[in-house]
Parts: sequence; C-alpha cells; structure tokens
Amino acid sequence: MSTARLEDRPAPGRVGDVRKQNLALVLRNVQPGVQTTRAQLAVETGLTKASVSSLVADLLGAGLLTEVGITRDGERGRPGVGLALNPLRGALGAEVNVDYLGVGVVDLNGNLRFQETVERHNSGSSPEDVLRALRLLTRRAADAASDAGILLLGGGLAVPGLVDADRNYVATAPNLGWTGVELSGELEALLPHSPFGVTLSNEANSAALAELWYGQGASFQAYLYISGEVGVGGGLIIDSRLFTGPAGHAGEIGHTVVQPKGPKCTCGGHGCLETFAGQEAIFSASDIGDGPTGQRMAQLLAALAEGDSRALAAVEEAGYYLGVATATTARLMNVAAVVLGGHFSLLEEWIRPALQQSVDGFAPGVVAPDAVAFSDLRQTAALMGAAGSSLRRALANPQELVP
Amino acid sequence: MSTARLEDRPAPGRVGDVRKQNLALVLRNVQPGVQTTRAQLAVETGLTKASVSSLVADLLGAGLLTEVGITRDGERGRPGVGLALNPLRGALGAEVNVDYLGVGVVDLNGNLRFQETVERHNSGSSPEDVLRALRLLTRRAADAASDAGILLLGGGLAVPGLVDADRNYVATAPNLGWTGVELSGELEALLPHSPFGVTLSNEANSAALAELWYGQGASFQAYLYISGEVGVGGGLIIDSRLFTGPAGHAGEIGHTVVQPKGPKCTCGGHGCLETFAGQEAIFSASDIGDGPTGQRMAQLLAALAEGDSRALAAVEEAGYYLGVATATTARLMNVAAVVLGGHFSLLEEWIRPALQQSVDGFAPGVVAPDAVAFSDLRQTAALMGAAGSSLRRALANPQELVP
DNA sequence: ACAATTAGTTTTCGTTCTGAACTATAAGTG
DNA sequence: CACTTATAGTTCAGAACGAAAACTAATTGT
Repeated sequence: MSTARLEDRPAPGRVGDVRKQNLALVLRNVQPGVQTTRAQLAVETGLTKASVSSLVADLLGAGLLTEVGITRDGERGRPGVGLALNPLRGALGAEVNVDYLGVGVVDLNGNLRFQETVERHNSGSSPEDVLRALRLLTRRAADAASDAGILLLGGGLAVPGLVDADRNYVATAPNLGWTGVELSGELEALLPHSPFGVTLSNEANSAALAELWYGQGASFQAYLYISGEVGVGGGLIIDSRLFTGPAGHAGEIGHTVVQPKGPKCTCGGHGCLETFAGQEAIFSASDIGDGPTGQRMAQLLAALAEGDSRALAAVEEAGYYLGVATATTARLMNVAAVVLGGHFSLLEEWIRPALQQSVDGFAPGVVAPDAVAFSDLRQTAALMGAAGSSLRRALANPQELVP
Repeated sequence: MSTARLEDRPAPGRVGDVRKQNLALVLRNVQPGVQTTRAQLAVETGLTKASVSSLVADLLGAGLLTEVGITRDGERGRPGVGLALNPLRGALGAEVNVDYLGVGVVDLNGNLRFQETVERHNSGSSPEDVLRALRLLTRRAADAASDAGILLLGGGLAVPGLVDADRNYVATAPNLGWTGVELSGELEALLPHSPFGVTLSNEANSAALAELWYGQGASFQAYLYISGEVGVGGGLIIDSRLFTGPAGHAGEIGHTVVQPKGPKCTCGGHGCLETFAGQEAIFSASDIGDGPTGQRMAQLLAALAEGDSRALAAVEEAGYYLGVATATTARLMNVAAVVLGGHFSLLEEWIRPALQQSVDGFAPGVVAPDAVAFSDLRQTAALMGAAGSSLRRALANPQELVP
C-alpha cells in the first residue's frame, strides 16, 4: 500500500505533469451524482475557462465525464452544458472472507449496481480453489455490468489478512490459513484486460474506506474503524485517506494492549483487544457453544434480548475494552471518532453505552457521543471499499485513459 | 500544523509551479556536508543538464547553494564545479521549558554554530515576561550569527504544550501555566524581518524531529519518540516526517491507557502512561523528596547505582509501561522503533532491559533490540528541531528567496 | 429589438522543460 | 606533444501548457 504514499510526492516536474495534475484536479471537483458545468469548474479549480474546456474535452474523451444536456437554471445568460461523472464506468469489488465470497459492481457515482454473496467455507481451501470459485462470481458480475452498458475500469479484492498490494502478495491470512501467497495471475484472471487491473487489499481497511465513501464515515474526515469479524480488524482514516503506516500494516487495533494482565492471545502477546472483543471471546464468555457463526450470533442476540446476565456482561466488557483502544487511539493519533462495523453493528444497542462510558472515563471530553457511529453497510462494506479504491485510482490518474 | 498536510499535495497546477517543484527537487538532492555537481544532480533528479543548470543558477542567486571550486576527482573528462549547501545560511532555534530557556543557531549543513542555555523558573512568569527574557538570548544568538557571517532565514520556538502553529497560538501549556496565548508579535520580535519568520512548535515534536535530522533517529524512517520531561511527551515520525494527526496534536503518548485499573491522572483519565513513567511518578515511587529536578534526578541515579530496590522497581515499572505503549504503537500504527529522550536518556541502563522485555512480551518479534534507541542530544534537542523545521521550510520553498 | 449576463472557444503570449548541438576541461595514448 | 576520449556545462530551437483577453453563443430582462 505504499502506493498511497507515492501519490503524496508527485515530485519530478515535467511540464506534462501539470496537465496530469489538472486533469485529476478538475475531476476531483465533480461530485458523484452532482451536475456541474465548465464555468463552475473554472471557478472551483482556479483554472481559466479556457484550460477547463480543454481539460474537460480530454476527460470526455477518456469516458470519465459525460455531457448531460443543457442546465437551464432560469438565470440570465447562456446556460452551461451539464457535466457529470459517467455512470457507465465502474469497478469490480470482490471479497474473500472466512465463510463467504462476495462480488459487486460499483459505478463512478458510487451506486452498487450489482451484488452477489455466496456462503462458502474458505478456511479449508487452497487459494487456487477459492479464487477459482470466486472467478465464477466475478464473471457473472462482469456480464451483468456489460449488459448494463457499464465498462469496468478495474477491480479490488479484499481478504482478511496482511497484504502487500504492490506485489499482489498475501503475507498472512490466519483465519483462511494462507501464508505467503502470490496472486498476480489470479487477480488478472478475475477481470482480464482492465485498464487499472485488480489490486489486493486488507478487508478491514477496505471496509473503513467504504464507510468513508459510502457510509457513516462520510461525516468525519478522521476516524478509527473497527471491524468485528472472526478477528478484530481495523482501519485508520485520516484526512479522508487510509493511513497505512510505514510498512502498510497500520490499523491492527485487534492486537493493541488493553489490559497488560490479560490473557494470552494467538498473536503471542497478551491482553490484546481481540481477547476481549473478538467473536470467540464474546461467545465463550456468553456460554454459547460451537456452531456456524450466523447461528451463534443469533443465539447471542437472543440471550441479550432476554437479558441474560452472562451475555450482557460479555458484550459490556467488549465495549469497555473497545473504549480503551479508542481512547488510546484518540490520544496517540489525535483521531477522535470511531466507527464500528461487522458484527459489532448488530450489537450496537449493548456496546454503545459501554464504549461511550469507557472512553469518557479514559479520555474525558475527547470522543463526543456523535463521534461514535455504527456501520450499516454489512456484508458489502469490504467489496464496496475494494471497488471504490479502484475507482479512486482511475479518477486520480485520468491521463491513462486519455486517447 | 495543517501546513504539513498542505505540503503533501504540491500539485503543480500552474506551469510556474513546475519550477517551484524542481527548485525544491534539486535542493533536496544536495546532502548537508556533501559536495555534488550539476551533472550529478541531473542524473539524480532525472532532469536534463540544461534544466539543472538553470535551476542551480537560481539557487545560487537565492544564496541557498554555493560553488565550492572545482572537484578534481582524477577521472577523465572535464571536472565538475562543486556545489554545496551554503554554510552561511542558518536558522534560530529557541526553547522555553519549565526550568530553563535555550537558544541556538543551526546552519544549513546541520551544524550547531552557537548555543546558550540559562536556568530560569518559567512556570511562575507570564508569557510576556518569559519572552522578554528569551529575547535577550535570541539577540545574542543573532549577533553571534551575524559575526560569523551567517544569515538567519527563520526560526522556531518550542514550548511544552499544545500549539497551533498556523495561528502562533499556544492552546495550553500545563507545566508553564499558560492557556490560550497568542504570540505573533513576540515571535516576530525574536527575529525581526527574517524571510521565513519564527514558528511555534511542541517541544516533544521538535525533539523528535531533531532526533531524525541530527540524532539517533536518522537510522530509522519511522519511530515513536518519547520524551521524559516534567510530563511524558511524544512525537511520531513516519516516512521521515512528523505525523501530526488530523488536528495537529498526535503523539500524546503520555496519556495513552497502559493500565485500565491504574491510578487517576491529571488529564482526567486513569492508567495513563504518565502516571507510571512521569518524573513525579518515578521520584515518589523511589521515595525521593521534593527539590529541584536536577537534584532529584541525581538522587535517583545515585540510588540506582547503589542498587536501591525501590528506585530499581520504580524505573523498571516505568520501562514496563513504556513497553506497553510502544507495543500498542507498533501494532496500531505499524511503527516498530522507539527513541527515548529527555530524562529517559539518563536512565538508559535500567530502562532498556525492562522496556525490551515488556515489548517482546506484548508484541513478540515486532520491535527489534536495535530498534530501541536513546537520544544523546540532551537539552539541545528541542531547539535544534525547531531550527531544523525552519531550515526545512526554506529548503522546501526556495523560490521565495529567488530574486 | 436590444441591452445585459453568463457560457464557452479562439488566439496570442510567456514560462518551463526537453533534446541536440556546441563549448570547455580534464585524462589517456602513441 | 598532438590527438582521442570522456565528462561537465551552456546555448538554442521546439513543444507543451496554462494565462489573459478578445470573441462567439445563448439566454433573460426591458
């Protein structure tokens, strides 16, 4: 994910880079689902009308913008020609998780135009088998996009593990049982010949981005996203971008120390957040037996609804330690909002008060009540984030599509 | 400090911005204390020789570079003209701390050309009084620079508190007793008419940067700096830059939660790192009475040397909890190195083993032994960092000095 | 019908980089 | 010692691009 950092320093400075920058600058000023005009873009970007006209011509040629007729606004003067992001361009999003596969198509306006999820126990299968199964889904998604006239510019694949996006490499995905998997060929096969290719991402990171672009996070520009799946994943959004850290693995909130005297964790440490807020921790503290995740979750929710004291205590404890981690993040990184996703969304009613009380105790006045949000993207979060990342890459590098 | 973030997007929107970028690009490729040539710069930057010659001419005119005679390297061909950063350009660094004032002059090659520290109990005085006293020092520093032929391009003032650098505003400096102080006039008075002015910074942040540019941190590009002064301050260096967080206040490691069951902290929370590793905590746990800090510190060191069990236990506990905070930072932010400064430097012998053991227990294999370093900049750290920031501003914006 | 107003295009100009040719200065060679 | 080779640096023509200003187009108001 050092890609994001490379973008920070567009450095050299050929004269041609100016146009590259300005193409992206103009495009950045076209909001999804909002019409604009050349004149308005000139005002917003500070470029002259002449430059904007020329840039827009290129962007129309690249298929990223479309003219949508005259915008007669009743004002005096010649009406502008409406411009909007081309709804017939999109990206593929895909997710491999422990017990399901998901695919989707998101268009440039941020609409989820197609979506399909199938249950599949992936922790036993080899990466090749899983990706073969996924390919059947992506092919259907690509066909659906094609039928709707949507051209897919690229795609993203989210997996629950540590990835190196630059090398298409999954370093480790504990819950899938994958280690050191190189997927360049498989990614290309998911969506052949797309201009921006298919890139790997971490599932919690992608979900965090989905929340930013398409969900609750839109109201903050900085927050900690905590995803309750089999493990406890995280993503840090700062300045409306994903913070990846020096080596691309930031946001591992699940293994921060929230209780030095706490129990041993699978990561080798102890007192990690995951040992209190992970699925297994909550289920076993609630005295819920083995079984499929969905079923155990239903049992837990039933127990909570009945007021079962063990279940209530377990979820309250999870909320308490989520509060510790949130307080520490707020202090250390100056990130004073938190969005909870995955299974935590289902537990909002019980987690919210415990978390708020905890965070107020540890960092008074730092995290306001309206800075605690719960995701409602559910199972589409990661795949929408993966698709969104691909769309952002296209929007940030429009010159690659200019003829 | 949103300035730092603006620099992230140097977007060469105008054609003229290209030159601005390239001036900085060329300058960035001249290492302090290392000679280079136009030809070498052309290779390193990827620009043509023609462009580099033109850019270098401007930089010579701006006084940022100097020609240092012919570099006859014995190789065939015409020898290049040596180019180096102009040692006759520098910046002022100043620090207001609880019990001393410090000033210094750092030149473009990173040499501390002048330095003076005076003891002064500042926690009682008003900001006006303190800055008046500081002005006497900065005037002497400016005179010394002038005598040495050094032109001061700007300056920096480090204070132990939360600052808003863009508005020259100290939001709060608990240990000085300052709240909501606006210092624009005072800063200008410290160094009148300098091209880049004098800017405010947080003391721990500046020390962290000094460590990066002039100290131990040079060997890492990402680390957590922890400063033991009256409080426990911190600075996060990521990608060889200071990470300021969304609102500019990141790095407050002293108030991260390391022990939920721990004692109440002055910040209103409890179990903060500062309650275990702060000066007061260590002194009182070591049974050392009141007195001037230097004296108490000497007592502590003596007790440790004698093998006093209470002192040893106190410092060991501090190391243990510093390890917790370091482990959490490593996991959350993917920052796997730590540099300790301030009074912690003096305690290296006793803190190092406790910290290393702790961090290995909580995040095994994440922080290598050689990724734990102790500062040896002592009292000059903050002022060198403040001066360095000013020099970096100049080097990053050379066009402002081009005639 | 005509003025006023806003949208967008055309034209000219200045800036800055690139590339190629050219000059300058050294070390090696016979 | 002249000549070749290699490297450093300059000069100049050409191209890309945005800025500025003049111009055309399309609409509302009087």
